[in-house]
Amino acid sequence: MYDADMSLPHALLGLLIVRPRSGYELTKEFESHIGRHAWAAGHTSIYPELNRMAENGLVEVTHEGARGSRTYAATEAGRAELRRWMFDRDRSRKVRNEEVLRMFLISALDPDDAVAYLRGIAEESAEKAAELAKLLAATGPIVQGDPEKFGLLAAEYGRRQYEAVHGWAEWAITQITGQAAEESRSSRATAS
Amino acid sequence: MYDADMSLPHALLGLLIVRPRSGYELTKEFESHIGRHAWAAGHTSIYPELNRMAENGLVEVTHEGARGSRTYAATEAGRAELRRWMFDRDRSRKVRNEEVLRMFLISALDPDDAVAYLRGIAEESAEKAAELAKLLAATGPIVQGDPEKFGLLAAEYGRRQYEAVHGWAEWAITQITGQAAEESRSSRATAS
DNA sequence: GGTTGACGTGTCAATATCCACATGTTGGAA
DNA sequence: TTCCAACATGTGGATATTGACACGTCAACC
Repeated sequence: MYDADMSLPHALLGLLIVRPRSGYELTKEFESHIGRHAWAAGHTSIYPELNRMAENGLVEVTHEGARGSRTYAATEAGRAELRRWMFDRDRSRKVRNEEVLRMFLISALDPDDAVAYLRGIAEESAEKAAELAKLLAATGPIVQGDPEKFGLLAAEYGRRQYEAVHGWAEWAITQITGQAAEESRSSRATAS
Repeated sequence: MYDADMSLPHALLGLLIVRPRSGYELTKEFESHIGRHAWAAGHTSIYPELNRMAENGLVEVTHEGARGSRTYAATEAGRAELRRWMFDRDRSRKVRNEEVLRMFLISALDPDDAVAYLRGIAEESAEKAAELAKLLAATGPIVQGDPEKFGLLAAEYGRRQYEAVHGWAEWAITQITGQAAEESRSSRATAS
């Protein structure tokens, strides 16, 4: 019924399983965590998709609130579909990440530019990692049966990613400026 | 002239700056490293895009070989455009990564499924990290002025990413099974 | 009482991308 | 010498996604 690799409906399904939400709330979610790290989508994709999913019985409207808002929840069929998708073996793993693309293309810059770029990355990733570390410290550990706190898995994932990027950027800088560092080290050695 | 956030042309530009290539070679590149980690594209996007870029003067055909193959190289304008794009401040950072999306949605699985999924991730990421480590060990360190070896930056990036994912998955497993581990630990303590 | 800003959902045209199909070449193995 | 696989580029229709535009609601502030 649903193509094996349609990501947006599954992203919505996942969020609705954790907690029923309105299209508007889902849009907000995509503007922050998920949208910045995993899968971007605007409200113009989300609303039509919700309608389609409702037609297909993956979600249902459980509540209609003020300003014409509709709260959606995942149906049993929706839960089953998400599970199927998560464990689908021959998934296609489409990747499209501008940030990572830029890292791949650093080689195309001349060394000075490359180092400048890497310094920017190092700084930014350290900031982001610290930000998430603070967030994680503020909320306690994950408790079983608390689906809200479960979302911290993603935050910790992000924190570790940023730390890895930070380490890499610093390493890359020493690689590229290696020769220069070598020289200054030996001159220091001579001086002492 | 070019929109600030068109990624495919910039990806092609970056590859052609490192080394002139044919559309076919570019397609191959997208099937392996770049395509799997940064930006996916098939030959049906690549060939038309190359033609468009040639019209716009970002690349030029430097050689026509057998079977109608054309080798493209970046022009001076192309180099400038890539540099502009790399350092563009208000870039849009579109993200679309099914793998990461799945990690965000682990919270939507029930604990047993989540742990099973995480075990799969842990295993897979360890394998990938080892694979890249082997590759990196086989080739020497980055040498200044050798644009080919420069590409190792990306490999090291990948290795560190996979290691981070591995560490995270193991941590996540202990978080979710935490209570169970706690219980079995205390029951062991009682038994002894 | 009016204005502003967040809430909340939607359409439509333009663009980007994917999939299936199409076509011819070259080298090597059976 | 025939066949197959990799080489090499392309078109066209279907689908997905983005950006501009549109519309109405509600609460708070001035």
